[in-house]
Amino acid sequence: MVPRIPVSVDLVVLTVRFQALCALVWRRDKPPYEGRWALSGGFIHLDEDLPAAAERILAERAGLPGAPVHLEQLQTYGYPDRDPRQRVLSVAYLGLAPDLPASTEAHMSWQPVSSLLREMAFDHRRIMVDGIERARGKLEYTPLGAAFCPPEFTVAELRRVYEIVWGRVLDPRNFHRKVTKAEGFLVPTGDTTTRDGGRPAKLYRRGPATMLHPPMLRSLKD
Amino acid sequence: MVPRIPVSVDLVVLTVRFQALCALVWRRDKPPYEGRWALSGGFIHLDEDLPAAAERILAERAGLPGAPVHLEQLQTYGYPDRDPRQRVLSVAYLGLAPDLPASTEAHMSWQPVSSLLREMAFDHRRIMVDGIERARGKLEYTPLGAAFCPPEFTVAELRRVYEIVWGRVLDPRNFHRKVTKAEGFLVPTGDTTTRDGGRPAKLYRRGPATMLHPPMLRSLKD
DNA sequence: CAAATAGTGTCTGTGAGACAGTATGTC
DNA sequence: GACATACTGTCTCACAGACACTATTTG
Repeated sequence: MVPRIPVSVDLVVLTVRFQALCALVWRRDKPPYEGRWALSGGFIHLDEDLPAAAERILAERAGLPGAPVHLEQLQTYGYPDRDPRQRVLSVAYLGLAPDLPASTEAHMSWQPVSSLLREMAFDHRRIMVDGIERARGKLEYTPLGAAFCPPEFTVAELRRVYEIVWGRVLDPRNFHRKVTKAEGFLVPTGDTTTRDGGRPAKLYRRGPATMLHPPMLRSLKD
Repeated sequence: MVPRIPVSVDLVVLTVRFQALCALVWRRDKPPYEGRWALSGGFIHLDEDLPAAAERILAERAGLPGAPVHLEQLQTYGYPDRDPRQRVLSVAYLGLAPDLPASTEAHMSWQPVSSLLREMAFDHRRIMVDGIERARGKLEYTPLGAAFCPPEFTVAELRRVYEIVWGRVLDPRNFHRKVTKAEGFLVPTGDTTTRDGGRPAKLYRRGPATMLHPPMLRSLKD
C-alpha cells in the first residue's frame, strides 16, 4: 500500500535586532537533542492547507498571532533519519519579521544566528542556513528588506537591515539614491523622525512593488 | 495521533525541442482527469530520501534512467483537495534536460508547454508554470541554460535556448560577448562544427561556475 | 558654536544595447 | 561567385561605486 508519512511545518522566522540577524527559537527540554535550540514547528492537520498550517504555527507555536510577518515556503526536508524517533517530512517556511517581542508564554526567544550555528536540534541548522541564504537573495531583487522594518521607517533603518543581513557595509549615499529611485519600493509618508539623532529623516512605508528592476545586487567582492 | 499523509514526488522535466519549450508528460487513461496530460510522479518509499525518490521516478516513471538531467527541488503542493481520491502531498522537482528521445515504454512524450496550459490533470498546470518561472530565473543567474544543450554545443545553440525559454529574441553579438566573458561559464573544446551551416562555430562544454556574476538579466521590457 | 545624521551632486569605470563590419564555411 | 552563419569592434547611455558637499536637527 501507499506509505503514509507524518508531515510537519517548521518556521525559520528571522528579524534584525540589536545590530544582529536573529532567529526565533526555543530550547528543547527533553530528548532527543535536549538543551539544543529548535525552530518552531508542528504537524499539519488532516484537512489543512500548507500556508494555513504555517500561519497557525506562527500564531500558536511561535507566539506571534496576527503579526505582520512575511511567510513563504522555503523547502522540504525529508531524509529518513532527520528525526531519530520516526520519519518526519518537514515543509519549511521562511518568515521575515520586524523586531517584535518574543512570546515568553510560547517559550520562544530571538537568538543571533551566529550563536545558533553549533547549537541546533535535528537538521534545523541546515534549514536555518537555507532560510538565511534565501533572505539574502530576496533582498536583492524584491523590496522585502522592508519586512524587517516597522510600518514606517527611514532610509537609514532600511540600510542597516541590508548591512546586517548581507554582513557588509553599504555607502549611505549610494544606497539612498538606489532605494528612493526604485519604482514602487518606498512611499513617503510626509512625516519625519529624529529617533536616530541628527537631521530629521523622512519616513517611508513599503510601496506596491513586488520585484525590483533593476535589482540591488550585492557586489561580487569577498 | 499524528496525521500521516501519502507523499508523492512529481517531476516537471523541461527541454527545448523543435523551437519550443516542452515538458515531459503522459496522457492519463483512467479517471480522475482521464484524457488529460500529467507529470510523471510516484509515491516515495518509506526509507527513501527525497532526491533519491526524484532520481528513481526520473528513471522508472519518466523513462530517463541515467540521463544527464539537472534536478532540483521546486516546491511542495499540499492543499487538501488537489487529488479528489485522497489527500496527497506532492514534492515537485524541476528537471532541465537536453533534447532526449521520450520513452515510449513509459508512455511519455514531449509536449510544448503552450499546448499544455489548458489540458493538464490535478494542479499540474500550476506546478508546471511554477517550474517554468523557476527555469526562467535560473537562466539569469546560473549557467544552467547549458543543461538544455548536448554535452558539446555552440554559442548560437545556447542562445536559442535562452530565446525560447525567455520567449524573446536576443542580439547574437551581445549574447556572444556576455557568455564568453562570463567567468567559468563556457570551456572551449577546441573543436568546431558546421551543423548549423555557415562559418564553423566553436564548440564549448559547461564550465565549473555554479553562479553567474554579473547575471544575464532579461531586460525589463514587456 | 560642535556634533550627528540626512540628503544632494559629481566624477568615473563597467557593462548592456544597438549596430557595422570582417571571417570562414557550403553550394 | 552568392549565401549563411560566426565572430569582432565601436558608440552611447545607464548605472554602480567612490567621495565632496550642503542641510537640519540636538546639546
